[in-house]
Amino acid sequence: MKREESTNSCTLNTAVENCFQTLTDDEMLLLENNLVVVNYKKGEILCKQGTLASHIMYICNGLVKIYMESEAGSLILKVLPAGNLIGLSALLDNNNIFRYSAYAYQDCKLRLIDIRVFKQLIRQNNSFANQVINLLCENQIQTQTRFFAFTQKQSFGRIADTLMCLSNNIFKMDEFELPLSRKELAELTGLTPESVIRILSKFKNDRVIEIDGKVFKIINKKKLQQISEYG
Amino acid sequence: MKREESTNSCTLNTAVENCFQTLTDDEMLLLENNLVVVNYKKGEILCKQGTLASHIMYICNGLVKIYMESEAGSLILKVLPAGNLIGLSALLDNNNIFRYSAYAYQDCKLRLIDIRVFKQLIRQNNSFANQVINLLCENQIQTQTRFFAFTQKQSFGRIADTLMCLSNNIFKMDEFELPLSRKELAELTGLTPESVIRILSKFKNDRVIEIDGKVFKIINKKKLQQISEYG
DNA sequence: TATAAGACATGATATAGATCAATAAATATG
DNA sequence: CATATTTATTGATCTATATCATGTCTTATA
Repeated sequence: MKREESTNSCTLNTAVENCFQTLTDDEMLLLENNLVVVNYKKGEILCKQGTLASHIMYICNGLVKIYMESEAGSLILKVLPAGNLIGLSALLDNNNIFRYSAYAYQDCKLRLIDIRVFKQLIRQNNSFANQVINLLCENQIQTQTRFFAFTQKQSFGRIADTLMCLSNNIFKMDEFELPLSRKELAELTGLTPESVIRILSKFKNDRVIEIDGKVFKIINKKKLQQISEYG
Repeated sequence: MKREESTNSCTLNTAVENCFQTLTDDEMLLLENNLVVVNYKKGEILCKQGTLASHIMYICNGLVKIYMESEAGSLILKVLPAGNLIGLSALLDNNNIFRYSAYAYQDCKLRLIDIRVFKQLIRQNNSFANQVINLLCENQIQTQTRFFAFTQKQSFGRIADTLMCLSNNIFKMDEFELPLSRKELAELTGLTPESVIRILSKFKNDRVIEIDGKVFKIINKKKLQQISEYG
């Protein structure tokens, strides 16, 4: 009997690749004619929460954070590598507003797709619309699962979960250089920077991970997984 | 200049009503021929997290909780009154699984729409697909906003927020009988039942609300709003 | 290269909210 | 109707994590 899937906070979208494959040659041409490729430098803002979304953005390469902000503080909703879309929830009719901001962790190349063209494609190509629905479902499930994990896990579990996620889904390696500050790790886990540092030190002392500045190496994945589930 | 919208956790879906209006007479007939109307009694489970979703459910009347559960505990994702759909995120192709459970707070009448028919309608009617996309966007924004509010507000703010939401969006009255136990109020706010009780008592003493068992009355809405924002 | 500014680290302390314990009230059940 | 069971409430205590303080290390900048 299959073991119940653990409550982790990280599931990447599988449907993006299928999305554009549904387009006809004509539609592909329409798309190409209505997109701009823009290079962003590390540290630049890609879109700002609350502003009008004139484009849906596709990440060709680079690493991006999606986050919500208020006077009180920020929450990083997700970290997105190449191959993902930014701004889908701005498709909402009569309300094309970015509900979050995006920031480039690394130099990024983005395709900015005119949102009107994106909507037109949804209206004229059912398979495309269906794939967009798939994407939105995945996003929804991901956000919910992450939200649930947040309410169930405490600090150690959240950090472990986050490290597992970064390793498995973003970098796909046990060793990786993480372009997030400790403060940002805090915003990703809902903790304070001090707490993050203490927990990372604990993991290091317990020989679960190795850390050298921004380079993380997971040396006891099983243990980390346990902490993520029961810590 | 318009004041920035506050970080509350409650936005109801406006698009459901538009959704089925897009269907042609033939499609409406197809829908009618492939749905069952089922009455559920108060306390019954409408769908169970992890099970195959054979239907999308429309709430004709009653009040429903949508929640995620694990051995560790539960989180109420939202409370849905009549006019809403349950199970949209199960539309994901090749993965028609309910990602949450649903429970009837009151006697409910639901229309169970065969998920294959629902998907067929998405494929054959672009306007319908577009409205489903709108719905999914709204859900996504709602979940994100609630998640963000959870990470920013502490106990008093969360309870105030929840009461405002129930009053404004669910019952649309300042006085309402709430069919949730204190334990469920805890699962809705991510606190313990004891904390919920203490905070409600505080609100009562401060003459912000009146409580008599399950009947709540908001007597100082402005104050409650303030607590929700800055508490 | 010096100096400033930010990031990282660690210890001491404070506190919000959980946990535990003990009734009381409400609801269910034989 | 009496008894059992669940739910609500209140108080005492504990603890996870935030906050505050201080110092070092690293990176930017003049």
